[in-house]
Amino acid sequence: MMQTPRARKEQPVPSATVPRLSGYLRQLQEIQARGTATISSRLLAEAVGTNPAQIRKDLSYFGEFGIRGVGYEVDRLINELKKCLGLDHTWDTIIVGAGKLGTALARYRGFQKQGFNLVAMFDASRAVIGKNRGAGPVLSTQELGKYLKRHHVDIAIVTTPAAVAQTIIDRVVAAGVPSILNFAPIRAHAKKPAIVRQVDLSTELMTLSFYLKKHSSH
Amino acid sequence: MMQTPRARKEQPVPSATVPRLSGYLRQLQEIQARGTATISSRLLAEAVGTNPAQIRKDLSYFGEFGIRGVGYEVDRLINELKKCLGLDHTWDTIIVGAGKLGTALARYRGFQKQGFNLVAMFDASRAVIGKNRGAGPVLSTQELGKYLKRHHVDIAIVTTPAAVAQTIIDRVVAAGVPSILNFAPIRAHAKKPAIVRQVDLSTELMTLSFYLKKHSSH
DNA sequence: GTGTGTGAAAGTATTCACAGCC
DNA sequence: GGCTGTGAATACTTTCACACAC
Repeated sequence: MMQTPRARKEQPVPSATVPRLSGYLRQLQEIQARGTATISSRLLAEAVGTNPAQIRKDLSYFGEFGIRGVGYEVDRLINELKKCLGLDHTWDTIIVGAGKLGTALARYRGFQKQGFNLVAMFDASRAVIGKNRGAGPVLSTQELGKYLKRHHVDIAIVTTPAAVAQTIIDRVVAAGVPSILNFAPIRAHAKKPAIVRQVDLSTELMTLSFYLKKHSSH
Repeated sequence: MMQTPRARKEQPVPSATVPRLSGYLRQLQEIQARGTATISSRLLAEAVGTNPAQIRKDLSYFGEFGIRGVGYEVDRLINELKKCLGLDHTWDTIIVGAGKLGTALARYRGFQKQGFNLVAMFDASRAVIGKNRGAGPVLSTQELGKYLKRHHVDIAIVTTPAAVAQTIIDRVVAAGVPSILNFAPIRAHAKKPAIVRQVDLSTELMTLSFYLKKHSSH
């Protein structure tokens, strides 16, 4: 039987907290690599560029991981953060679109290292199907439905051209894949309750443009 | 002399509004392509997946672009949004790192189309220098300083390996480039007042992982 | 003394709801 | 009647400041 270490007020995790945890984890892994055993919220805050109270508050949604008067044990906090983020097991991931971008993502090291298990890649182009782009032979997009019937997939990364991205997302979600990371420049939507995140170059560039306009004398 | 059309209370633009404007612009361009002349905040909200009041409030920070009882004229609103976002002129952009990711970005069409003028690419690898990766011959990273002395650059997109990214960012910022779009998985910092934005695959995947953990029965 | 964990306060962002204009 | 523009209300986030544990 699981023991409850202490009565904690169960509060919902603010959505702004979640991406920050990933930043904390990265810094802690660097700190760990440098051989530091213990770190205070003040020093960690300095490393990630935030303030100490933010870190303590973020962590407090998940438990009490520190020692008063001392700080956080680095190894322990890394493990706790991994658990918080669901990185204590692996997630089966596919990439749809094996062009330059899809291939770049497939070859990215940190990927497998953090528990994302790239199990297959798909592409519509004859020229690419069968070639190895980082995860064994690329399969045809036509086989996507068949593949998803036979294999469990947690995350689909979509790096197709914009024109086909929504169709792909519909098919993948209909087949039961619960989450999508979309790089195509479309406002993706899913009827079924799937988690969709958007990575959008245009938006990033336009945001820079907005702040450039204000700071420059153009 | 500029005429002030009406006294508007000058309010600071919330930082959450800016990336949304880019989404509105994209949808409006699709709506325009379909030949629609006028659109209400309700229909636009449906298209981008938000609520009408959000759109009206966001636009209100910049002016009064609509007609009561009617809606917004699509052509007009597109132009106004472009002005708001600083897309009424072009921004000179370089890409540092001409690997798969850098090349994918360079070949992305929407790039030039929205006023981002890719003027040069840089890479450290002998195998790539001199080749065309989408913006004429790739230059050596060693020439970066020299290049920036002679040419004006508004935006540097960094797609180098993590190990060298911070050094590149330091050099580019020191040379006076006012904004950075960083794809390397590091928490980039700049002393000089530069605008830095981070695009981070790890963080996106970990955020999905967090919500997957909650929704799934793993 | 030092540094966490957390209610309370301050600051932002979103949504409501309605006056005013077409 | 329909829809915008916006102050006011609500919801969410961050920061403060201090009791408490080491």
